[in-house]
Amino acid sequence: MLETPIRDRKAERRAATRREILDAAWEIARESGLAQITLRDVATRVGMRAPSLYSHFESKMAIYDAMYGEAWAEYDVRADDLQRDLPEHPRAALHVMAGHFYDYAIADLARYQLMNERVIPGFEPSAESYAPAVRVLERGRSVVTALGDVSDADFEIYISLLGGLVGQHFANDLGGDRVSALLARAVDMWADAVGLPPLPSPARRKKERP
Amino acid sequence: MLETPIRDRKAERRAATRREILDAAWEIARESGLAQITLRDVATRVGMRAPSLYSHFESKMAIYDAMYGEAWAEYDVRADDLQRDLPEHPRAALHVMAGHFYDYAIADLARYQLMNERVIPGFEPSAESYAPAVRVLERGRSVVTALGDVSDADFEIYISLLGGLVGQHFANDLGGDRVSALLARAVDMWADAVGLPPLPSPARRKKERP
DNA sequence: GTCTATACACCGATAGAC
DNA sequence: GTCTATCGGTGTATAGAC
Repeated sequence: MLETPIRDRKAERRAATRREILDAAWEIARESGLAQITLRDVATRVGMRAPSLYSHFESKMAIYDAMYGEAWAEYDVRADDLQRDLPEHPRAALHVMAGHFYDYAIADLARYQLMNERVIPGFEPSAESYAPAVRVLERGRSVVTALGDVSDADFEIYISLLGGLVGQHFANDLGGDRVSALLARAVDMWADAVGLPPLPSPARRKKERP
Repeated sequence: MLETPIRDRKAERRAATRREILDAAWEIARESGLAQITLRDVATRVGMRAPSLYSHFESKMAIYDAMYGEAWAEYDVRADDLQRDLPEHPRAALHVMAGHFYDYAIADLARYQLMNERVIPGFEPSAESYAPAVRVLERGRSVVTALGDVSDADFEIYISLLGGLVGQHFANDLGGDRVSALLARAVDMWADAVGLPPLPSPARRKKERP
């Protein structure tokens, strides 16, 4: 595939235009909010008239759908990278994964809202765009449950806990790090409850290598 | 005030009309979603034309604002009632309060979204409507922290946990009770972490009264 | 004061010329 | 593929009838 001698220049150009449209949409979402995206605004930013966008996307919802899909696909790649380089200690690995999710979430409000909240009335991801989200969740489930004797129910509580903290951040502490400071404590609560062994304390670590 | 001999019939009629408008708005929200409220639809249901609504509310946002305010005011009253009739055992009281919040939340998706999520682009409650929400939160904080040696940080984790579970319910289990089954377990995780004494077990209760 | 009629600016979407 | 023109919808503003 990669070494096909004849490049499909038309397809390349089409893909590039799609990319430009999506980039413009993300830009508007970050500047003014997810719901503030209008076809006229997107079109202006890419040098078109609004109806021309319909040559590249079926509808405005299709643009949201593509954004949803690529946001989850990007997190899928990052989570996959992270998984191959996790601390051996179960609780340490959990903290790294939780922090990774939290940081990705709060880095971009619009992106998080699109991925996890229902801020666009009537938007529902297509099966195709939903697939990477399912992949992320299922890998998360298998990794977390493998950390110890973790039930599916406890995994759902873990997910809820992270989602709740992110929600708390966006609701009351936008731009601050007050909620971020709660994350480690909350994760430890959960880890204690499901019986993950405690981290070796710094004091003991000192003693271990004198 | 209450025994004023001359009733203000005009003010009564005005208040009644306002009530009708809000009821119609709630009705639409429950039927079709919070964002599906249109002035024309509301007006039709109360037998008016859309612009006539401006005689009773400054804008559509003012309608959302009144709805937000009365939803929190209603919960404020209910939480106040509940507080006067709480079990003595701290952990039992916590379970009752958490269940009460969870039940109120999932009973009405539109109401919960208006109260706690950002589904209406650009909506921000006025200071007046926000007041009961603050009252609820602050009383919750004082009651929960008084259950034991609970820090403000741990109270925020408690809030996040409840919010996360409700979010999980709406995202994946609308109409089901799968997430509801996680609530008690999650609350116990938190209660263990902050050091609330365990409930007397059923076995011990049996022994205590032979 | 309360409501209607009319209008405006904006939205997503479609039809059809080029 | 991109354009112009246009449609039905929205929230909102205002003039004027009663």
